[in-house]
Amino acid sequence: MARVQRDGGDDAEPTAELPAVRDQGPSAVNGRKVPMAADKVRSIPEAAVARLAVYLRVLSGMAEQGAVTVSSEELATAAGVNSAKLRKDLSYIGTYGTRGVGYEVDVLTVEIERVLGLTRQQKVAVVGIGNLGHALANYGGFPGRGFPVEALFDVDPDLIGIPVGGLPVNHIEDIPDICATRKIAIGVIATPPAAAQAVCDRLVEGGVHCVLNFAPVVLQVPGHVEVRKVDLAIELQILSFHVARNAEQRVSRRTAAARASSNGEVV
Amino acid sequence: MARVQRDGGDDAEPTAELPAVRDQGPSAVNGRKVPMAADKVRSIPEAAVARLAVYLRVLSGMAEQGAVTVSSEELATAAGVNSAKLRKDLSYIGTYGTRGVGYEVDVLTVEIERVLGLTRQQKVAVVGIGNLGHALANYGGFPGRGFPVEALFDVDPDLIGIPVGGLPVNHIEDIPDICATRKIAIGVIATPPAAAQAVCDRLVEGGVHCVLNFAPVVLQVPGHVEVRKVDLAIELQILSFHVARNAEQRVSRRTAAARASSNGEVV
DNA sequence: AGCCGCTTGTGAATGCGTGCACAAAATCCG
DNA sequence: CGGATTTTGTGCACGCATTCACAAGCGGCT
Ligand SMILES: NC(=O)c1ccc[n+]([C@@H]2O[C@H](COP(=O)([O-])OP(=O)(O)OC[C@H]3O[C@@H](n4cnc5c(N)ncnc54)[C@H](O)[C@@H]3O)[C@@H](O)[C@H]2O)c1
Ligand SMILES: NC(=O)c1ccc[n+]([C@@H]2O[C@H](COP(=O)([O-])OP(=O)(O)OC[C@H]3O[C@@H](n4cnc5c(N)ncnc54)[C@H](O)[C@@H]3O)[C@@H](O)[C@H]2O)c1
Repeated sequence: MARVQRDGGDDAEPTAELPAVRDQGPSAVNGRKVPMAADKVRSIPEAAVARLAVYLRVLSGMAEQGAVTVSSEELATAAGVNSAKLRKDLSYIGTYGTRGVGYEVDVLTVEIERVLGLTRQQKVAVVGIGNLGHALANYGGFPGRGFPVEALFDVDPDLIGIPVGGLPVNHIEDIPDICATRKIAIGVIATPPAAAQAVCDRLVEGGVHCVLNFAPVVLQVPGHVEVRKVDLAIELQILSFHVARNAEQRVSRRTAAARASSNGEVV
Repeated sequence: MARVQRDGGDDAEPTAELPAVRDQGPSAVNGRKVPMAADKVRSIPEAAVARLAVYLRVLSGMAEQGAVTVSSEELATAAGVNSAKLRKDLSYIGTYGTRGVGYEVDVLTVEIERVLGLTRQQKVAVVGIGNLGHALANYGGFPGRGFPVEALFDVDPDLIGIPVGGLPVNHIEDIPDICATRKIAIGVIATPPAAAQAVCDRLVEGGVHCVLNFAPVVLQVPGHVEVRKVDLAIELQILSFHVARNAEQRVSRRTAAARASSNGEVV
């Protein structure tokens, strides 16, 4: 699996069509429950969306190796999931497989991209050009995948105007203005925690509906704004929990083994 | 073995005890199914662990502001979750609240830290000291939270020996050796995707049981190794999906509104 | 053509996580 | 001292997610 980043760019295909989110299930229109505002448009599980993105990357790797079709089993193991789960995930976006054969790699790629809204580029702004912000601004993997970084912001006067990754840093008070005029879709917050909420507010003011937050704080946003957080400290703590759990399991297993052996049992 | 270990009550004070992982559910010990190796020791939901880490941070913020006790409602809103969920999460680790009052901030802090295994420091190694690796190595938030970075690795000969964040960079072929001798608990992979698997193998070889992977690849590891991945491209794609979905909802709402208004309905 | 083997797509079963709602506990207050 | 008030801890029900298992469909082979 020789993944080569920078998958050229098949960002072609303006595909003026709608993302075609399925909404009907087995029995779509039966008035059971009718929970007031039955906006049952949202049908594809959040967890599945995350995996679709993984499949997409695996697929692009396979396409590079010249694969034309792929079975659910292959794709699933490559993506590290159960094949049944993969098929169910794919079934949410339509039926693009051929029984007895598998899926056509490029068809599947296009369809997943469409559902994920990747046919249109989503412009990104990064706020807080410190250690992390520099890494993000310089990272080539985002533009290459349809997420061009089109604005940088900071408060530090020494940074304003300096180009980072080919883009000059602007002052945070221009966030609403610039985001609105450049039609920024996604704001990335890499400021210190204390500044994150204020920055977020400015982004929302500028019409940004999606925020990726690296600062370890819980952001407060209006309902129509989607926030995802990446919290490395929490990731480490989850891992730490597993260390502790495993250690304890080892201990209890050892005592169990000791007990067993003292009983003459075989473990 | 019918140990329904309902931690009998207030073992509060003596902190030196084991994490006391609960294992029983409603009907703990009935031989139904008996799925071969019934190591049902793991009882605290993964999702809850992640939230516990969030609570911990909120708590530390509250402690700084001099709060002594906190109610589930306060803590929940500060952490951005439902208060019932918070109480359920806390119930997994024991009963440390006082009805009618709330939780003592420092008691709760200590208990969560214990369950997460944060009473012991977990040593961290970072592999791949590029853009991202530099940011990680320089980040002060990790040591401050009990995760000292104690080893850095790269292949680039220009980097070997150079101190980054006060720690010299070592060559990746020394990973197994150094990780074993320094008792590294967590390995962080920030290399290009193509190198990630090989690096991971070396970490495992060095006795590292936990891996945090920033490279966009699915790592293959033996069963006892825990991997968490942080994949920014996927985060962006999930956000992109929501942009697409919302856009479509807006469209369908608009058409619905048009239809409704043409019918004389009120929307 | 017709059968056979392979793979998809999906009903159904199970399990997990969430949120409600309330009894139990503890404090406060008159 | 007893009841009002507050807040925890959890039983329960519901909905989402995962997994199984298999019929339906497709291509290839004879
Ligand atoms: N560096 C890491 O590896 C790492 C890891 C985990 C989490 N984080 C989090 O990411 C965030 C950034 O980390 P970092 O290491 O890049 O920090 P940093 O201190 O290197 O950079 C912060 C940047 O934000 C700027 N800034 C400060 N106040 C601002 C404001 N009000 N508006 C806009 N910009 C402002 C600063 O000028 C600086 O350039 C922090 O919240 C940190 O906790 C970083
Ligand atoms: N920079 C970002 O903001 C960002 C964002 C998302 C994902 N990522 C991912 O994080 C990883 C690192 O990104 P980066 O921007 O720091 O890349 P980078 O190119 O700046 O750094 C990579 C580093 O890894 C080292 N390296 C190369 N091969 C190695 C090997 N076999 N063993 C050890 N080290 C090796 C290189 O010498 C370099 O120092 C990549 O997988 C990238 O896809 C980065």
